Amino acid sequence: MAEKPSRRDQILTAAAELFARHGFHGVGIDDIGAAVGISGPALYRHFRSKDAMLGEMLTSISERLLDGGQARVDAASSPDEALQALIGWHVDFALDDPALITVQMRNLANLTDPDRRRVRALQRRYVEVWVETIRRTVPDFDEPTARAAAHAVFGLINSTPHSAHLDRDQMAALLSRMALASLTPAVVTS
Amino acid sequence: MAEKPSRRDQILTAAAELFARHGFHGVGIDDIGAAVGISGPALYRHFRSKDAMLGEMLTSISERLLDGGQARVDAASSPDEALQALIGWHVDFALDDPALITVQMRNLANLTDPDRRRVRALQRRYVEVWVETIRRTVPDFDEPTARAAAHAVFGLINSTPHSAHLDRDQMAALLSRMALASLTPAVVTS
DNA sequence: CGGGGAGGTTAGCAGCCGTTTACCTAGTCG
DNA sequence: CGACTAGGTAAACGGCTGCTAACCTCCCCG
Repeated sequence: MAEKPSRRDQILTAAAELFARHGFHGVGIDDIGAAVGISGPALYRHFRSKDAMLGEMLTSISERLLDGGQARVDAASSPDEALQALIGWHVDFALDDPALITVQMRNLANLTDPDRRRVRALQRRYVEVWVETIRRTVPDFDEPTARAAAHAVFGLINSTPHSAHLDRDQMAALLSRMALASLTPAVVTS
Repeated sequence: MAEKPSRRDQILTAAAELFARHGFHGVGIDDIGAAVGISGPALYRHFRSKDAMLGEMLTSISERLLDGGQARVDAASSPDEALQALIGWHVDFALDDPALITVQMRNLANLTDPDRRRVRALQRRYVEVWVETIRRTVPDFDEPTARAAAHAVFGLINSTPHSAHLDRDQMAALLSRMALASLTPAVVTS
């Protein structure tokens, strides 16, 4: 038996694509329906509301990001290895799911208040994983600096949806190298 | 006589702030009016439509970015100097006008078709300035790679609105160093 | 002094869009 | 076989929102 993408998931991926391209408010219920072959209000058999779709989309991506990142760090046997694993993880994610990454970056503001709190909390924890990993390999970064650097690296890696000129592997290599280099400036400058 | 921020400009900066925070469709005409002390439809004395505000906002920022970048490159006396000047220019811009940078990154899709074409053209020219400058200092990047690297650096620098934990000067120094380091990975690795 | 334009105001319309409702099928299972 | 459920449809409603209309007031200038 093949893995069946359970309709809900079909809808979520289609909606993610549309949200990424046109923005949350720029996409109508009917558009989402049309994208999966059903039309309009049929979506309410699967989701309580349009907001609920965005909510589920963003909480699930935030959880995956956090869990995967944490796992990679835990599996590493040295700080340098941990940082490289973390970078690789985020790069893979951004390259494999550009729509989700885009939605997560741009549409936090469109969440319901409770959903936003949940997502924010997960994101904070993910950032914290990065901050700790960075500080272990770049000891001269204090905590606020490491946090700012982490956000900068996210921006660097998440830029991938805007430049699809390279093939996947080249892009992954480029982004990983740039991200790593951006985090180790003091090491080589005399 | 002091420089008077001509109402139109007041409106544009207020609107930029709101668009950055809530997204184009998430902001009502009345919200923008309220932000400058007048209410609602009075805006139509200054702009033809809400779309026109976004259009003017984005074309003007794209022009400023391009002109300033080109000027900095022209004034430089060596490729390395040009790259550093370009980075410094973009960093300053992002730090001084975080709202505009955010709107430009996120709300391209909400433009009218002709406006979008104009803005896209300007952005392409700006990217081209970066690509040429990068390729002069990093000769082993081919053109598609340099373009992808440029977008990655934009993402890195434009991340600044999401992390205001550092003061302006520290942030500028951090972002400049990271950007420069991310673009010169091959130089130091043996 | 008197009239015209610049820049406000409020009231109201028109259209879009998320959501609800009522109804219709297929399967499934006791 | 009969009934319940999962999943779909089309129609209608209601609120929000961009924009227009009609009107009002300064202020400037001949």
